[in-house]
Amino acid sequence: MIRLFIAEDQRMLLGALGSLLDLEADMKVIGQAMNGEEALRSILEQEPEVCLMDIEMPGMNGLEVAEELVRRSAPSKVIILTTFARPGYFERAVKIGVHGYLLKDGEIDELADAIRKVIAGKRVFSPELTFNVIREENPLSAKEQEILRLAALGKTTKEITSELYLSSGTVRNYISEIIHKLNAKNRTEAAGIAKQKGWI
Amino acid sequence: MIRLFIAEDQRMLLGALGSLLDLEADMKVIGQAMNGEEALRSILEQEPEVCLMDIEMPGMNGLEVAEELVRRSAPSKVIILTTFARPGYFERAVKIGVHGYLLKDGEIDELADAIRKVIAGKRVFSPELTFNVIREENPLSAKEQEILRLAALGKTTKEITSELYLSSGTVRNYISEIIHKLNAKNRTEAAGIAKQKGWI
DNA sequence: AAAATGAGGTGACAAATGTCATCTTCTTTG
DNA sequence: CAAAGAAGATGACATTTGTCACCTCATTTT
Repeated sequence: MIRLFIAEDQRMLLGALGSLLDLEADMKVIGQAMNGEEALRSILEQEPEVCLMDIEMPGMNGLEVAEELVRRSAPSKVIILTTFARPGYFERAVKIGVHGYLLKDGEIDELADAIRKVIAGKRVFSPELTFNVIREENPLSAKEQEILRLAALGKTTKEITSELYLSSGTVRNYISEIIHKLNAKNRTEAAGIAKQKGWI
Repeated sequence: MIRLFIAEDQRMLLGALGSLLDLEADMKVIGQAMNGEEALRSILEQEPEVCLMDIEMPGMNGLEVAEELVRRSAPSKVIILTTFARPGYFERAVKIGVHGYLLKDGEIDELADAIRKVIAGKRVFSPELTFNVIREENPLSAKEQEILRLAALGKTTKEITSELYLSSGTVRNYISEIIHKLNAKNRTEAAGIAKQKGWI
């Protein structure tokens, strides 16, 4: 019997996946969570064999949870299940070493198969990601990402300086460099591009 | 036997809901669609008793489909099923006369019940919408929304002027007013607030 | 030890943004 | 009809943003 955990913040999808997978003869859903923190806690405690993990959840996101699980050498294998085919997310997931990355735009039938494959030691990735998508490296450094994340929320240069303890000139230099790297014409457009690519 | 139709653009949720509802003894899913046009065509042809309808779909959206069904006096009853508790959507759905409006953040169990209630002639609405949620009117005029939508994409004042045939001063006045109305400190933050509230 | 690199900073400047008071035209409405 | 509103425009002004060249002070490399 494969013991499953599902972390997904949309209650209806969570419920639906849970019920359906529970119907599979060889699987049992032993836990569910609607946010990252709760997922992390429960997974560490219950040690399911496989976790289905959404990325965008309130609080801690799915990739952060996966990373933490690896860091603590939890025995559970993680399959990321998300709406987004963003290269940045995928790249990061692979780097973390997740066992699968599937899109919510796939058939549910493929899901049970994928879980069995992962249990058999294989890794499963949506073909959309491994083939079609041209791998675009995130060109932003960690600091640049942090600054752009704040700017994307509409924070002013001054607010960013006091949050990161940098001078205003430095923040402006960083933003100028970011705009240049992303080929944007101002911070707002840069934020849009980076979000869309999954870089922030 | 209740004959159901489901229109939902996220394949996995569509499949999951379909499978689950099909398991109900008194229901049968007779059709599915992943976009508005297809949904409209199939529903007119197959005349299901109840349609579950997502709002945000490629092409024609769910509210438009519902409106068209009413206009052509199709016998099928519509239950809107969406992620968004946006007052604007809800308002419009009620005006069209849909038989239900549920959020994807509700339990799946409630879904089958809701369908039976609708068949029994009742109307079902998420309590979040009718009670809890303080109806926040969109404070932005149509023009303001349009301008903010463009600004949110990172377009400069100059680009907005040439897209809307307004003088740059006027665009700046509009944005100033928008910022004031939304209690933001710049256009970027204003865009964030408006998006989050579903106002643009 | 000298050179290169990287994180952070300055100062100057031009351009874009936000704010306000005031003005012109239409369109509604009492 | 006169008054009151919209929608749009102007001009002036203070800030903010974006750009660029150049500086400082550690750490690494060589």
